[in-house]
Amino acid sequence: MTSQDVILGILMKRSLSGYDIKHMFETIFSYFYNASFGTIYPTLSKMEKEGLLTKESVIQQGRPNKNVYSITEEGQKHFKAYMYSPIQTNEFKSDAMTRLFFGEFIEVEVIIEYLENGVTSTKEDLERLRKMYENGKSNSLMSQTQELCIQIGIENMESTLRTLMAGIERLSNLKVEEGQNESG
Amino acid sequence: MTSQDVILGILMKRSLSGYDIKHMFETIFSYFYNASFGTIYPTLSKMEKEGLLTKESVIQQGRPNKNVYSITEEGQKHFKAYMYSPIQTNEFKSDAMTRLFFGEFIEVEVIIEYLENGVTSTKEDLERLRKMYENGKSNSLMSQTQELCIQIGIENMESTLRTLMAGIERLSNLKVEEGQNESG
DNA sequence: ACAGGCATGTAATCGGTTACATGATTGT
DNA sequence: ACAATCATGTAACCGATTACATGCCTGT
Repeated sequence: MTSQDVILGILMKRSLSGYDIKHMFETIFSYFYNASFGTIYPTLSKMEKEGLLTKESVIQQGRPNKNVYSITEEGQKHFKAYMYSPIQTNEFKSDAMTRLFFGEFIEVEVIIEYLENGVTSTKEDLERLRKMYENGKSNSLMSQTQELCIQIGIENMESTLRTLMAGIERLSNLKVEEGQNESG
Repeated sequence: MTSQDVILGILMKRSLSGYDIKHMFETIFSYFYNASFGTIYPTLSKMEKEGLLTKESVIQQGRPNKNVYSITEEGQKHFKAYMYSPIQTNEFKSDAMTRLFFGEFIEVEVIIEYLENGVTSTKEDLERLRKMYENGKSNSLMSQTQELCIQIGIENMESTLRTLMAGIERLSNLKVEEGQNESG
């Protein structure tokens, strides 16, 4: 799975500009995919040259022109080929988890701070996801599988949140015990 | 967070070879970090040249020699600098989630197959993690924060599993309804 | 005879990010 | 006056993977 596959998938439903695609990465895709402009624009140009997409310049009033890309039949073939190819394992690298893992080498307070930041940002992400879910559901903008997708995201975040909060409690108790040992 | 940071962290407790480090990536780190030999070996050499590590060749009986690396004071400084640096957001890219998201463009059966494969592999991963957890706990091999870390992993996988299975059920019902419409 | 584990290493390549460059319009 | 949004694009760089090369020992 590369950005090309994902972009092709996005263009299956409607024609969009690179800027629009970036917006989708930052919203509904945010919890399982992402790509920067530095990837999106060159990928779109490349695919147009290869005949997977066609470009149309759209002149807008009060806004810069934009290049709207549409998927061709050849592009649809490529997308289908991706969808039937062997599935790749998830790529996951977590700085937060890594630091937690090595927590014994620094002060408990710092770890608690990590976890508290984790709680804050997870809560924000969760709120955003829930809003997207409610919004998409009430407007019937989501397919059945997209709904499932977002549910997995929400439930994973909820689970992470629970564990994070339990962790803070446990480490806080640990800190209190340490303090008692020092003074006692 | 780069592989260098993680390798330094691993070497904080004991001296290890590149092969040993790879083994750790494949077991306890597997659910939040990974790196290939093509990253590990060059990184170790580089760090030795920079004085962050020292190398000792260990001759073994009935096995090839190995290079055991130990962290220097300079290396410990670098590791601490990493631990106090601003935390990076998680990197997550999921092929499975992407395909689920685009599920409307292919047959429901294929999506169900994706999900079933997901269930199988998640169950295996979960089993492995639980064994590591029980093992580490009974041998007191884990620090408090490592325990927390593995708990997050286990609970996330459990949550994913639940949602995956609920998804299979929902999509199966959808399939049955489709079949009824066709025949009715 | 052969697979699998132990052990190290390199070269080619890839996919991607970051930072920069440009510039109009809208809202505060 | 200034920040934010809309909009596209490129060059330098980075971190990492894949595949290859090598070779011994153990168990089946």
